[in-house]
Amino acid sequence: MELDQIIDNIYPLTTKSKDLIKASIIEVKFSKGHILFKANKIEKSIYFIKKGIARAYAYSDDNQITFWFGKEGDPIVSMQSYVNNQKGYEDVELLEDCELYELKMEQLQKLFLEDIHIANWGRKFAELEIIKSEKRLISLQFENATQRYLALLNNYPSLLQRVQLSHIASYLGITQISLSRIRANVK
Amino acid sequence: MELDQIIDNIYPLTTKSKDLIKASIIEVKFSKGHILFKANKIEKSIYFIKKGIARAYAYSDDNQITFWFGKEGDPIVSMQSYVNNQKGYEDVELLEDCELYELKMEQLQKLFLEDIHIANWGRKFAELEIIKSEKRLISLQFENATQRYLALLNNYPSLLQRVQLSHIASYLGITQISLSRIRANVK
DNA sequence: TAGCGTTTTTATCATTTGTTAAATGGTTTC
DNA sequence: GAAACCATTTAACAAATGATAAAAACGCTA
Repeated sequence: MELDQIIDNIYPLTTKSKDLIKASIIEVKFSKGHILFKANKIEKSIYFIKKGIARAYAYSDDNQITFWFGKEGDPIVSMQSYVNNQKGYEDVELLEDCELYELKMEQLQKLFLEDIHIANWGRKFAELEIIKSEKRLISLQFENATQRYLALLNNYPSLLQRVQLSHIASYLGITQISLSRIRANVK
Repeated sequence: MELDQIIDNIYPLTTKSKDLIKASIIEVKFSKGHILFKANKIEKSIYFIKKGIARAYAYSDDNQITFWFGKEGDPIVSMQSYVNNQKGYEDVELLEDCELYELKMEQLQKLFLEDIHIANWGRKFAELEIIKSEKRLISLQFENATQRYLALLNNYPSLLQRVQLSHIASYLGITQISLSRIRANVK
């Protein structure tokens, strides 16, 4: 997905303000398997996915638990770093060769204080992340694993072709064996 | 909790900007049991709790499932209304006699476009809500019911004295009977 | 395409959680 | 203070999920 579209989908900006953001963005490429964010580290950038797919995970005992998937157009953010300038608790792994837009937080924070339109863009960016997070919360609390599985496929139609089932199972909060049983029943 | 402290805890403002926000806020009182937000309605205000405690719930089949508790200092927001001007899916019930600060969204939205400090205050407000939401997500996905129960009591020490166990059980994503079993083991 | 390593499914059994019903404990009201 | 009501706990059984191990399917490489 192209940069202009990603920025405008969050909050429409004048050309002038958009150019200020774009001047702080560079395009970067990484290979499949690259670890973009490391847990217990303060991240200095946020990213937007131009092409590819990624996941965030953390460890519970020795198990990796995936709690986020990102696809084209989605932001990749360590919220603890972005909001509080503190260490994050997640690794982010790229699941395919990826093209990303990188935005340095320091420059963005400066723009927030200088340009009211960009401040409102940043406000809207955060608000949209709340909505995503709230939807996920409600899905975890109100739906059973089968419903969550079907909803996930609905949101990310190509996910099954791009991500291994063990990651999907941990995202759903169940074991891979339970996911197999669900798939056997749903088919 | 007093209004100045609530506003400043989100993001420190100059007196001038803070007065603009405060000019849009009125104090209101409601009795225990009052339904502040109704599901499937576009809410026009957000609130901050000066005194009291509240919960948000939605229905799954015929069961009320509580998914949020708010106490002194917390905001009460229907995010779907606040962010997208769309109908919310939750009721909010006051669990005690409450004193609230009411802030009309329409006036706040106007201030966002006129005052860059208030725009950044609104940005920070949303960002802090993301952090809360993310913590809750991680607790739901990474911790078992016993751990979540203990963490909830830790965050809201007086909750047990103020809220009935059936609400706590549904918040934890378990039945009230399971919660009884947990409490029998933890004691 | 044969072989090897990885991913996914299946089977079995143990554990946890849910369901239903009944018992206990507390509070309010007349 | 007895009756009625509500919240909470306990008990017994059913259903769902987890753990472990093994088999099957898949994908890559030589």
